[in-house]
Amino acid sequence: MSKNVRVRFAPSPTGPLHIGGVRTALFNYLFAKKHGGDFVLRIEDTDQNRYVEGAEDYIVEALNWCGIPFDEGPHLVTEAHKVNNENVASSNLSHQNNYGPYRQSERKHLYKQYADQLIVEGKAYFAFDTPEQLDAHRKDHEAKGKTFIYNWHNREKGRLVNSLVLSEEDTKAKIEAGEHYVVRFKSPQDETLRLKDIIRGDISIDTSVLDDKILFKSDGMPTYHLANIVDDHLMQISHVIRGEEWLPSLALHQLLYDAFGWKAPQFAHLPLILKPVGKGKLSKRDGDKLGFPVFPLEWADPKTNETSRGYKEDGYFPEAVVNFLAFLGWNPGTEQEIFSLEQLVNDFELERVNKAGARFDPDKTKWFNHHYMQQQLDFELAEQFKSTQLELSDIDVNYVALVVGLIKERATFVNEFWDLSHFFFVAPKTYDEKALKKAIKEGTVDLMQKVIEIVSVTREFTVQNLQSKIKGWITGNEIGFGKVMMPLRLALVGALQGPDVFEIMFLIGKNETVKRIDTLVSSIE
RNA sequence: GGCCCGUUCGUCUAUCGGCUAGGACGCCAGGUUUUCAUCCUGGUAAGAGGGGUUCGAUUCCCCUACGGGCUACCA
Repeated sequence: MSKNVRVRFAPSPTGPLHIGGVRTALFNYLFAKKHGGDFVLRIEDTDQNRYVEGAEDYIVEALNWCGIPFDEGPHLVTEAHKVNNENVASSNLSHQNNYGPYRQSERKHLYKQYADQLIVEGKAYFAFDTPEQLDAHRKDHEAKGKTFIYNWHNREKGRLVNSLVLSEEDTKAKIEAGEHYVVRFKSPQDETLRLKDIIRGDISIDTSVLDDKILFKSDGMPTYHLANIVDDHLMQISHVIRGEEWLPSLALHQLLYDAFGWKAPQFAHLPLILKPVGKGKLSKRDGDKLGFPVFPLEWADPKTNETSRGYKEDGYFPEAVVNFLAFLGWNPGTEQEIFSLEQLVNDFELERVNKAGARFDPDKTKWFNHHYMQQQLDFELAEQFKSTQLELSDIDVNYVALVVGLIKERATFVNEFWDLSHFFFVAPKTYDEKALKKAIKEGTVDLMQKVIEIVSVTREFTVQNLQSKIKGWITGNEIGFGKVMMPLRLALVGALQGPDVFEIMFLIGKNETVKRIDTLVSSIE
């Protein structure tokens, strides 16, 4: 049982889930499913000050939209999720509460005993220094060109107030008097720690440079470090897959596992996702500046009322988002780039994750979306199209689906459909001026009238029929295709673009075709 | 500043000592479409620099440079 792979995604609810967070969740999910393990969502809300209303729901909705639902976590599965993922949903329910609760704020009572245990064993100590005092120490050191580190250098020198310098009675008295204190980990001195990372290999670090990190805050809550280790142990997490920004904490975490006498999970630190241009990691501002989302779903900030765009609302398919996210830092080692979630689960390997940070490429995400667009059913796209385009509310969805079938290959997003297809639904109101000049020549009126004649007498109004009759007439009379096809297209579309003219004629029908040619003719005369 | 991690076409990346350095996005050109787009074909373009180790280094080691992360009673 404890041999099973169990991974967790542990975001803190401080805002909308960033696309990098989604990637971390995805890699956890892929690894878990590949090994038949469990994917746990744990909400790390130990910092009450940074809690943002709605952020937790957002995380759950985002994971569900991506199709990477968790097996265990704070929320019950949603209805929509149940329908789409019956297997996952049922496993979800069967595991529910085995290791819960899954919000650290609800596990608050668990942590103190572990901090106490370390104190009793001499592996941690009480510290009474106020934030102001520490700040003063830091500034003082900075002025001398030094860096202040709270550790073996100074913890027993007497300038810092902690249970290592205070007598047992004094310490007790301070605590009983209600003085604020924190619990600090007593980092060892002069030890070389050899750490292992699945992605990065061996990492060694000298413990002397480590500081005595706070494990337990004066507000009665644990810090990330303590809560994280305790929960991962209690939840029997086998692999910790997280962002590279946690790599510097790995030494402390390993030390904590050792201090408790627990077996540490295996670690894998994922490379960061970087800005498309410039320096640093991808941020919300980059999205605004370069015109792409950095969040899976739209997010309205409850405090500022600012809205951030989301991949979903921008018209991306979840399959496309998952696919491009998977390739940010991972590749299968073959030349295949299109992967369904199932294939990803099958082929994913942590060992094939890159070490270097990956620059985000908005163009490539579009390319993925274009690809997945072609895989969608015309009917489903038509329903989406209809629901976003007022002009289509009275139009039969089956007709819309036929139109979609003709134009989807030209589009990356559903929101481009109208520009590409309006002439299937509404006659052109104006004609493109350049196109008019190019298409209308002497004799055009006569030719168009002949086309009307041919169209009118065509009994079987099919693409094939129309094509053979009109093309036959053109070649038979040596007229020249451009002279007929260009004005004809202009009449139907209003510009020299769009799908095959015979397809258009067929779909809009005989009467509408005649009417549009007629309109063009009268506008010339 | 200190510590840690990284470095192949503009971008994402393949290569686990034998390389004429492969693919994809982007860009450019040609073809198809007598339109535009799609699509197809082709082209463009790379192992940061310097030392080693080796018959041979993109690949292994060291140094430098550059990039990134961390350095809170935030996660």
